[in-house]
Amino acid sequence: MRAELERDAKVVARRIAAEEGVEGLTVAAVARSVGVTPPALYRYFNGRAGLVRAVYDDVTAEFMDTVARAVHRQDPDDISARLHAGTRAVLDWSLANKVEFDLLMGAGFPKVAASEEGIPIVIARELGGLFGRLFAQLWHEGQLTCLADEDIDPVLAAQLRTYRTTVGLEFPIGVVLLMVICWRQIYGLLCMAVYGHHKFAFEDPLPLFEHMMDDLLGLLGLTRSPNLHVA
Amino acid sequence: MRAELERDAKVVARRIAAEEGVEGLTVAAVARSVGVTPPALYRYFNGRAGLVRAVYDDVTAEFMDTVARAVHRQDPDDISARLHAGTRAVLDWSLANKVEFDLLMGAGFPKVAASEEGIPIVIARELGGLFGRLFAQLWHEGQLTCLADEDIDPVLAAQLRTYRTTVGLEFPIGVVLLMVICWRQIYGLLCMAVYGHHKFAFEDPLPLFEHMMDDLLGLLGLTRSPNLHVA
DNA sequence: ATTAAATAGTGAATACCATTAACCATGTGT
DNA sequence: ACACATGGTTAATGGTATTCACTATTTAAT
Repeated sequence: MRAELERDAKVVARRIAAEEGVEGLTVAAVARSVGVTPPALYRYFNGRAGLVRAVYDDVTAEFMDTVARAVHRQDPDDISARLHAGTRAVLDWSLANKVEFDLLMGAGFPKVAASEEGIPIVIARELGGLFGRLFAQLWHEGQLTCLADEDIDPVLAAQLRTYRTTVGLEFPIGVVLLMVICWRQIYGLLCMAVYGHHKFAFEDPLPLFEHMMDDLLGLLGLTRSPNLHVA
Repeated sequence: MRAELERDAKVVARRIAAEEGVEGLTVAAVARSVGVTPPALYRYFNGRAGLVRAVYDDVTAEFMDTVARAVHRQDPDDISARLHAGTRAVLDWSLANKVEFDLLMGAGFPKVAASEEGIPIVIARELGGLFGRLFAQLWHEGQLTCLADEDIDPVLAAQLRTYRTTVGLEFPIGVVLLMVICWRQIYGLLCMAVYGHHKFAFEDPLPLFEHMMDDLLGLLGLTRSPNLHVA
């Protein structure tokens, strides 16, 4: 009957988490906000952990949707624009949703992952898949120069193969390595921007971001697209 | 008289934080562990926030000491080894102290920084200074190829100058940019390793780390040192 | 040496929080 | 009409931070 209370509770939980931080996301506060007593929420969620998990799931879906939309807003043949816009969307979303970023990709992740089942791979697989399809296109166009299998350290190669299988990619591990190298830099920039270590100098992360994108696109044999459509 | 209780409380607080996470670091738990009632700790610390702050300060000192020792354990003239060992020490310490890493460089940082004064710059300045001295050596030896001032986007250039001033560096902003590029990659790898997003494939971060170091040393015109002494 | 004051603790009180258990409506299916 | 599942309630337990009033003890000053 009142499955709408579950929806209400989830949006309230999301709002509270965003405003107060995940540690401020409390069963009591949500109950107050939806006009019900705390124990009532135990019919819908598995206590506080369940609330956090619900927010996690919602946020994951929203994040992936946002990034995928940004990618698909570009010309399908303009891979440079697709990569650039997708990455930019990741940055923009993360800056606009710092608490949620921490939940998805920061310290929140191991905590959520530890409590419940079926978590650990979602973001990595979906996001890796989204960008992986772009790398696959590049690879089939023969634009990509990368290390040959035998030039990669065997232990690293095994890890790259595991990654490739789990995410469902279909190109040489040299290309997988390129992906990981790119992600490492993007992720570093994201964490710098979100956690704000260097905020004293790099309050606005965009200049560094654009410089990095030029770098990464160059690594992939691409140049900045003149037809970039950012939201 | 009993300034030793403050010391006791701090080491207990550090242990609890490391074992249970910062959210498990509670005034009551520390009080129990040092055999005193909770209000007693208010004579020494500013409540729970004060405890966290105390841990933060201790951990900062320990971290910097660990990294500095690793650097100074190398041949003073072998800058490659110094950079490599310092970076490796950062990785090792972070993996061995994940909770503390989050406090210093992750989501914990903005929270601690928001509460009290004089925080935000410590790590950035000291760590930046340590590595900055190595970059300065490289720069004076003329080994470094970097962008000229006028080839850097003006907004980015201004940010780099702010960074240089705050950290107290004395080389062109092109070299500062090199530092930031290196740090971005190291930091990305650290967060990947500590937060464990890609643990399903990259459980052991060392292969990626060593590959990255080769890359970064190459960027600085160096090669892997044959005389690397890791702890 | 006696006395005043600072130090370092306790206990009690307030106000949050999570979680469980027992209970009570209300509407649904038979 | 009756049994029952659904979705809420209140009450109870136990954990947390924090403040306040109080006390013992130590230190310092006259």
